[in-house]
Amino acid sequence: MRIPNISDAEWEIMKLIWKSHPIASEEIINTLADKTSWSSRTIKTFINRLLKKGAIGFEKSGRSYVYYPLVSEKECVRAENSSFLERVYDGALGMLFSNFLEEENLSEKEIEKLQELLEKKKKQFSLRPKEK
Amino acid sequence: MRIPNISDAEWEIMKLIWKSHPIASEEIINTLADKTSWSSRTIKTFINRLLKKGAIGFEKSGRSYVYYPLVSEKECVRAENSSFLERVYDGALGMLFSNFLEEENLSEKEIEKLQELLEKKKKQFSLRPKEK
DNA sequence: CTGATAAGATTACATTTGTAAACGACATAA
DNA sequence: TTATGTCGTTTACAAATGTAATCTTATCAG
Repeated sequence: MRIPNISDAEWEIMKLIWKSHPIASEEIINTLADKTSWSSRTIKTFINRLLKKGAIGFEKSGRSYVYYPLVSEKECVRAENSSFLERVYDGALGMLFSNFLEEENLSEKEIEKLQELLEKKKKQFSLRPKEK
Repeated sequence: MRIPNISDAEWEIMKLIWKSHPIASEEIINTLADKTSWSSRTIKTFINRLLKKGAIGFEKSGRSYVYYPLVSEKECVRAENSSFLERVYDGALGMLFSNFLEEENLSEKEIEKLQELLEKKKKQFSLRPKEK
């Protein structure tokens, strides 16, 4: 499964389709026209480009189409994570975390939640070296 | 200070200039030709585009130029962080951390380092509510 | 059934980006 | 002085991306 390159604007479309598929184009258009300043024609173009890229598929439903993803959100997020980490941080995960921690102004509560996450991660480590 | 949009390829140039400025074009070219498969002409184009964008400046030095950044790394990284967090995670920092933790396969040692980071962050919180 | 409307397909245009080649000028070496 | 090499500037081209308009066709409503 080849992960197509998804542009910034196209991410917005993909997120909606991942979240709400199968979804009719009318709904995509209504939702995103609200959220962004794109016209329906712009959104239709983005949809068609994603079709061409093989990122989404469709089924006819009356006069309209309903769309579904052909690539998993998980895989796309993973690819984007990697690309971002490499491009901005040369792969230095510690720096990424440190930077986000510094810049995004986490509340104390969010910090504690993250600590839980790390603790849980550590426990998984103890229980299973690596099963995957 | 307006942060210009820096393309993926241009990030590679900027990182080198931030790290080693002032730096001669010859050195930029030598370093990046090794690291990437770009030709010297390609690299020269990227340098010129960054000049046009106002991201870097230069000083003549003999027949060649030495370049320096006009925008701070910190600001550019911040902008890119925000953009990435919004685009892929709708601003959900917890999801971002959770995702990177899951996908990037941190060692136990790295987890502990992160825990230190969070602990330090928490302490800062206790000492100073907010001085900035 | 007919006409209108809307949905999808196609076309448009400008800018940005990736990857370079070509050109002009200056410095250096013979 | 001349020729060559190198450095920065300008030009080139294709694809990708952002933002749409226009066209065609099928469905739906009256």
